[in-house]
Amino acid sequence: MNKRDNILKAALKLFVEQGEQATSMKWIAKEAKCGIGTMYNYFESKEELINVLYLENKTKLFTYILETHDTSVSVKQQFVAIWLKFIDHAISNPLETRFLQLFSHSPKISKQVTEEVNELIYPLFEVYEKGKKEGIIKNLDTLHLVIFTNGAITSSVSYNPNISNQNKNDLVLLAWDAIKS
Amino acid sequence: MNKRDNILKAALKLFVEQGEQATSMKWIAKEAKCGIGTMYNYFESKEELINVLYLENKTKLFTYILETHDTSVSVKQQFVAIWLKFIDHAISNPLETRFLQLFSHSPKISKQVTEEVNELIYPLFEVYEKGKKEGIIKNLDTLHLVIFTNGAITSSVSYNPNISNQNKNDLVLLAWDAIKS
Amino acid sequence: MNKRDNILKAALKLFVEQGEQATSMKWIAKEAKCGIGTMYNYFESKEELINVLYLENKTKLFTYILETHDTSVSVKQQFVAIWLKFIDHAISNPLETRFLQLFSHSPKISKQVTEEVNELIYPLFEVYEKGKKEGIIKNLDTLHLVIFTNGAITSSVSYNPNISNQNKNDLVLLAWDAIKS
Amino acid sequence: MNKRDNILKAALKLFVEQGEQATSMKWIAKEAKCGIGTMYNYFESKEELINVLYLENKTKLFTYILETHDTSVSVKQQFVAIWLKFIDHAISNPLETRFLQLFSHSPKISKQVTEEVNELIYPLFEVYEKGKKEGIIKNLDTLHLVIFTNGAITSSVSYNPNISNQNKNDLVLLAWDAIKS
DNA sequence: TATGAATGAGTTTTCATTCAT
DNA sequence: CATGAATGAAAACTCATTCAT
Repeated sequence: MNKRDNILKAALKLFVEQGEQATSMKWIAKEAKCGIGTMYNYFESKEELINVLYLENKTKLFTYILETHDTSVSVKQQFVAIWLKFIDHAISNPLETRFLQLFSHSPKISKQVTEEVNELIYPLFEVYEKGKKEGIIKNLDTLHLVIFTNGAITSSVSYNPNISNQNKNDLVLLAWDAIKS
Repeated sequence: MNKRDNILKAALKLFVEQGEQATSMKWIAKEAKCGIGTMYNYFESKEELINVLYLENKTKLFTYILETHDTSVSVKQQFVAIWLKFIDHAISNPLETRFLQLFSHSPKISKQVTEEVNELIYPLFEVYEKGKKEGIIKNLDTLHLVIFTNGAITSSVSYNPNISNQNKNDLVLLAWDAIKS
Repeated sequence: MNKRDNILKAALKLFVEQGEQATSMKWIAKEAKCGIGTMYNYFESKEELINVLYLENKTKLFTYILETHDTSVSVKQQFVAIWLKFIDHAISNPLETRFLQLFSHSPKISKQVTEEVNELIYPLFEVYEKGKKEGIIKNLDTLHLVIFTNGAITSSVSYNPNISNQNKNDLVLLAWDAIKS
Repeated sequence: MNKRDNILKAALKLFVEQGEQATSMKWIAKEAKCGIGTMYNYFESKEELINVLYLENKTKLFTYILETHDTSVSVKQQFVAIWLKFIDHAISNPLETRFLQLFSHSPKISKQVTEEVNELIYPLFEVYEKGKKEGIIKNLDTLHLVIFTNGAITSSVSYNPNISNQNKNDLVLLAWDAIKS
């Protein structure tokens, strides 16, 4: 594993375990087994390190969710598949998931990164839009619907990170019942 | 207005606008128009200030939500009334609402305060339980249902603080559709 | 007991038990059961309080030592009597003794007080001077002899505050053997 | 000279000249011509700085005193040699001597350091013990005798730091006369 | 005279960042 | 590229002193 990845991995672990504020650059360097100066060869500042971590993990999350995305099946099937993958990712990557939650509204995340991240959600939009056109999803503002679903599921998974397969399905169907017309 | 309230008000404003980490005690004192030492006459530490702010505002929120709570009407009516009041409170008190979200999982909030806050939600539980007994709410774990609803509505309101009356109703009904059987 | 004495007593106790630095004026006021402001009616500052405490206790010590001082007996008898009373005072007043030691070279004690205190030792000087004239005490600088004796005895008593009567006599005779010719 | 020594030297000077309490870390850094942070690379805290200063200087003192210690000569010769070296050291190192006195009973000195320091005095003990066995030193508690001698000589030297060679001998003989049987 | 809330200068300590090696 | 000693601005917090009541 290369140095850059070591640093990112160390920072992720320490930020989640102890909070970003309580994690000094010195400590990250120690955990990453490199010098402090080395970190500044890869990241301009602590803030950049946080932003890179946020952007890369958010991108990984959506890449995973959408890599098997199949627009040919029914809207409900697409909806269920996407959100189940979202939950699976959260369960398999607890550190990353916790990190993304902790920093999702942090003032440390730059506007630039926030905008890049917002674009990732676009394919998800299209599922809702298609459902609305087909009349099987309520005719409300799409953004509102997505936010509603995301808030509900994220909140549920973070309170219950050891969710069972049965509960995963229940959870996604709960969300579906909310938005279906 | 007394000094203690000035300090709480100043801290709330600055914590939300700039983040807690970026807000020094010196700055809060300046905003509250008092000396730094004065703050330490009212609050032992920055951490206590945060905890008091959290407990008092969470308590105000639930007091407001539940002050007109009427257990004699139907479960759906109770559900709608409670969450509408929740949304109203969020709209009328954006700073307080944002603060409560920001610190809801913060390590700065003490176990003691977390426990006190958890008890406030009890009446809300009973509405869901009653609905489950009557067979009109899905027979899933009550805590999960509450978390689902709360996550969905909180998320929606915080992304759209200027929500219209029509949308408020739509939002609550979206949540209702999710959990109704 | 009047307020002034209460304050002095409280300060003495706390200064010795916890150190002056660790003892705040607030704490002294609490121990003396009066308001902080009240202390400033009796003593201009913390420094003055320390100086008054030092001067008064040093004066009490020498008053006690010298109140039965009898210049008609032999020099050796005078020497022994004085230093035995010194030791007795130290044993009976451990807090006061400790305080006087702690502050004997403190930068907090003003020049003015230091000078006043130095004069108290004058009668003791005369005993040594008389002994030198009689040829029974070594013909060295009197101040040096007094400092030698005082250093030796003070040091001994402070390391062994529960000294027995036998040891008290041994100690004084040790000092006598040093200076006798 | 290296940075660590610069810091120790600066701290020693300022602690003695103005008192520890009146000497801020900022001031020590300025005197040592380094940044404040640098001090914390070498010493964990102000307290540690004090303790290191105390232990190192006490050790230097005893190393100097005992480096020429010769147990083959007479007890009196050993006694005189040791205390003369003690006085020499005090005269040559007035700052260090004053510092050791100021902190000898300070609550800032840790138990750990106190214990380490107490062991240094052991060879001195043996001189007294040997004298007692030979019947040329009074048969009193050895610790008491050592404390008596130390208190007397330390006190004398600190009041008169410009002591002449003649006076040095007189002083040591004064102490010898006290304890000899 | 007695009080204690209010004050802010000053303290120790931390830590992101730099730069000489 | 890699390193970590050096730095000092800034943080949380303390406490002697003041002054309105």
